Amino acid sequence: MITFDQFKPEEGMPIYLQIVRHIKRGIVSGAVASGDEVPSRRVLSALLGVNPNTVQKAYAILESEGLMASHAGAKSCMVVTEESVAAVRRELLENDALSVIAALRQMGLSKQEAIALIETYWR
Amino acid sequence: MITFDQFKPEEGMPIYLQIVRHIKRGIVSGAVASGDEVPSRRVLSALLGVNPNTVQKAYAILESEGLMASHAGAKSCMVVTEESVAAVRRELLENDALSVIAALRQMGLSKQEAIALIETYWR
DNA sequence: GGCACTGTATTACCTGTATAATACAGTTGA
DNA sequence: TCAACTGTATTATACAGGTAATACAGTGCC
Repeated sequence: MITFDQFKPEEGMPIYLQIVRHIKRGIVSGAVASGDEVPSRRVLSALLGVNPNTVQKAYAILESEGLMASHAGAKSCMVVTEESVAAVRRELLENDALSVIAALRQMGLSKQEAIALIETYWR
Repeated sequence: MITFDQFKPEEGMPIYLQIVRHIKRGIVSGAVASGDEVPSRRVLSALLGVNPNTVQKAYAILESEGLMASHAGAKSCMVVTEESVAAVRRELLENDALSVIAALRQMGLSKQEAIALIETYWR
């Protein structure tokens, strides 16, 4: 089941890419399984307070990557395989985690300090 | 001394904000000290391959936050105090590190897995 | 003084993001 | 059947980010 409770749009990144990322994180965490129905463009746009076209743009990307199946008139659903989970996981780790490791290092933190930071702020 | 060797512009974030962030990280790491001269708008824009106006936008932000001093005709220089270092450090940690901790958790990683990730990819 | 730099400002233009208002066709279920 | 959904597509508008080409005035140094 896909939820958008924790979806908090942030500045500096297009909303449609944030939607894509949010769903991909759900795939990695297992919250999103193959065959799961996704909220319709109109429903999700109303839920997030954005334009339907913005959601459509996000869904189009997911469909182009083979992670979603859409058919005119019917509800869209997720298409998730073991391979795609691994690929998405790798993609997110590289884009998110590794870039922040670089940031922490650029700020002068040592590996120990970075680990201590994780320990401190995890909860 | 400010260097831009490690500056790698990434997609999805305005260049002028990346310049601001890069310099702020330098402040936190100690690479940037008070009184340090910064590259002129034209020099840095040529170095990064961007428009001078883009650099100007970044410098204007830093100046508005009191981290840089500019006088028409003369070179601009950094203005760094103990208080501003602490403030910038707090800002960067909250904007960068903490948001990614949230991302890792949303991906289903445990604290131990996150730490293991740091260990693995640090070098 | 004069030249080469510096910061500052203006205007125009292109692209991408997002909104808005539709329209149309396919699916679903009562 | 048919109404209410669904996906899909189109057009127009507004705004922000970024580029481009200038222009002007202040500073520093020979």
